[in-house]
Amino acid sequence: MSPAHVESGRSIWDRRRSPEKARYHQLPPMASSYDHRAIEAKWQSRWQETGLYRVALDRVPRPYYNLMMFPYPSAEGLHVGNMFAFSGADAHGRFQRMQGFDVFEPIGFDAFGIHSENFALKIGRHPTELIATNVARFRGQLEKLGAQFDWSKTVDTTDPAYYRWTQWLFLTLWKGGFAYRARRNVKWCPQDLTVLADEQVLADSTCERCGALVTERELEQWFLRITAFTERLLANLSGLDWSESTKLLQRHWIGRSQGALLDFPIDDADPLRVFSTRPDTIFGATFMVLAPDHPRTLELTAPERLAEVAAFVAEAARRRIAGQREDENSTRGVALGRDARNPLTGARIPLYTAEYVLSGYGTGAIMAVPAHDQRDHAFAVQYHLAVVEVVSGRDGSGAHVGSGVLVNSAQFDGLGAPDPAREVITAALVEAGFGTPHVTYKLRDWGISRQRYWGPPIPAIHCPNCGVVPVPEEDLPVLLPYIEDFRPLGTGESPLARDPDFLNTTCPNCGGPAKRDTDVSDTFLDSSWYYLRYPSADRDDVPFDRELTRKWLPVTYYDGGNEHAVLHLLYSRFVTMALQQLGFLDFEEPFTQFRAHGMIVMGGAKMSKSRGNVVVPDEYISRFGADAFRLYLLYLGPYQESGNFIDTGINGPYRFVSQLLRLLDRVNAGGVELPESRELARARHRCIRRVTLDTPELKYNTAIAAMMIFVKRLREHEGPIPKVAMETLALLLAPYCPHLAEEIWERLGGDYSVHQQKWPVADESLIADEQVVVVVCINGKKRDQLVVAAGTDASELERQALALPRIQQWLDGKLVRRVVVVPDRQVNLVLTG
RNA sequence: GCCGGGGUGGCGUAAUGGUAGCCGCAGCGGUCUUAAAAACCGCAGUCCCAACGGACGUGUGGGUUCGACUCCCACCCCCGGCACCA
Repeated sequence: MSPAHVESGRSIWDRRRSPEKARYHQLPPMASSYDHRAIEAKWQSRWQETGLYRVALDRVPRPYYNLMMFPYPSAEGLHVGNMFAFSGADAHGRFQRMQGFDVFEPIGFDAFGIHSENFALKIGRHPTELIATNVARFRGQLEKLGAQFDWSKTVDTTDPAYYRWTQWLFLTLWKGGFAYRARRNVKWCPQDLTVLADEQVLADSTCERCGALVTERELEQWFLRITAFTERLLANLSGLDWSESTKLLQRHWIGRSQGALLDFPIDDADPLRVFSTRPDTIFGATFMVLAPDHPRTLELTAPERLAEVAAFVAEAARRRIAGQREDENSTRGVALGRDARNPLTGARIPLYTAEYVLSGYGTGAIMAVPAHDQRDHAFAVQYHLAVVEVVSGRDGSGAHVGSGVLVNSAQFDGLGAPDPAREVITAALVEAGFGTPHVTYKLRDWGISRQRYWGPPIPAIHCPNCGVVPVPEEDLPVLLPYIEDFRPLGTGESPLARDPDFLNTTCPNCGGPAKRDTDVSDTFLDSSWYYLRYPSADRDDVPFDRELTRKWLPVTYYDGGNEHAVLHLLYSRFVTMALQQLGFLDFEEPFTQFRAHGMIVMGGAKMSKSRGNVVVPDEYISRFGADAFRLYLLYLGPYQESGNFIDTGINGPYRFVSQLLRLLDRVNAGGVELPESRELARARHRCIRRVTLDTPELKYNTAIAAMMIFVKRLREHEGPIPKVAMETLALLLAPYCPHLAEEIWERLGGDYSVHQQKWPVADESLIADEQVVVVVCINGKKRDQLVVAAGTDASELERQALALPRIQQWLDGKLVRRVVVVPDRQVNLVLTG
């Protein structure tokens, strides 16, 4: 699922030798006393032996499904971004566990897909063996991180035991009416002779692998009818507890526009239908534009213009296929030589075809209102077409897109535009039989066919007699055959077409010879349902158990990156809705809560091989330990904000964890329990409060800062450390540094495991200060301060402030016009002059 | 172009409208050491001043307020998403 073509990072030790990069990577030698390797190994094996993170899914009373986006196991291993995300998600899960929830925290591998396949092609190894190696390496890395993963329930999308059910999902959607076949264009690289995913095409329409100009090719493909749920996908968003940024991205992607379909009469032809969100500007429609590939473009061309228009249409098609987008300032188009008529006035409106109108949106034709639309305006200027202002407020020569009052609009003059004029004119058009209110969306059906090798074969059979028939469920999985030469064929067919044993089969319907569909499905189909699989991962009789699903889903909390805000999360929502409608699920939204984490960047840039700033986490972990590394990542900045910066800062968290163990030596363990001083109690409860408030809000950085403050306070403390101080620290630290927290807890004599303890509660009555510093300002500038008992009343504060010698000097000869007192905070004296 | 999110010391960041810079990194000085590292203690926004102290300071310019990093208006820059979507 990870987007990531993350490439191999150079060793951080190599980089130390490179002077200009050294500032990111000055890793200090280790301190002596803290043996993180021993501590972390000890607890990881203890956790495993005792099954601490295995959840009895069918029995536990307070289920909490803590999900994080599963990684794509690249050849380079987990990168820092993965570690950051998993550390944050795990801290969340551990915190919830200590609130008393039974937290199920699974992880798996999203291992199919074009990235793996391309990488395998590049290095000349087979993806089957490559992925096995990568998964093993990922698993090792994940275990070292010390997250509370339940490894008894894991998934690997390339495992036939998993993709059997991905194929089942496809069949279920198909039978339920959510899958269909259609011809559509796919991106095609003429040099690599292969189909590309959209994201493999760069902004300049070149292939990301070879740089060739990408073209299009029309192929028959499978689509999933996500548009069946467009309105629901949009409407449900407002009720979901998701990061607002994520919801906004989905709203934009769905792209709802409300308007009307309008019919413009044409002499001696059927009317031309357009979609407009601004019917109120219809009196300003001075021309109309059809997309070059609109089905009626040639039909509506005057005979004497036909040759020129046909040539233009052909040229536009060539440019479109070649992926050559017009540059912004030029607006190519040509007149058709015929007119439509304004349905309200009968006025003639010339027809054009132009590339700026797209066939795929609305009706593929528009009424152009150059006075109030920038693109129409640009076209009008270029072809010297009339510009008629119909909404007041236009200044200068551009398009006025804003609001105003209707002018030049006959009986509608004076109405506010767009509203209420939009309603009124639409009603008039509807009344006259020229319009219908209408909503359009940008969302398109989901094409899932991939003419590639590394994915689950689509379980369909093409029979010359029966047509396209589904593979019977009992014949699943349709195994992906091991093909030595898995290079793309160059015909637009999948490499599977090379394998006659795979290709040739019999029709399950008539028993006659038939051929398998040789395409594989989109990797997003694999990940669209994996959260349903986890609780039932060990079941081979069903994709997901009904009871377990009822108990554990929808997912309580989902943590992931906003790079998947649209595709993965939208597809998952669609699949859930479809399965609900088909009676397989009792809910229609899969993720109750979703939080988007930020992105780790370095030197202001995304990590990438070309920038040479990819950091390999293993060396950090082996040198400083997973605990310090987790702490470091979460301490960098606010977890949910994009643009976290990574620097040399691991020293701080590493010192912090080392200091904890030294503090531990100062505890009077075993002997007399020390009473806690008022001062230490205050510091401790302040720390509890801060960490308790900040952790569930994902403000990990400030929670960690609060613990550092408390530790600093303890280090300054002379004499033995009260045991309760370290106990509290062990508990608060458990979500962040799970190994060290266990170690401290054990050495204090606590029962295994610290992760099964209850979270401490802050006592507010112990937190308040007895003495406070009250700042004395003159005209808002600090001039002196008072130290007084907390709660000293305003008049007393004012009296004391005015009595301060330094303040007296400032008052010299001036009149105090006003005094503003903020109790326990500030006294502000406002002087005249 | 449109839509988000951001601009605070050398760096990452922190601040219910009430002492801007907490916490940490890097840096500098010291203690310890034969030495170095580690550890520990201290200094540290900029400018002026010997010092006391003062002026300036949260992207820029305005505004509201006794008081603005915080609220309002306009603009600039960075990051991310979408992009002839009618």
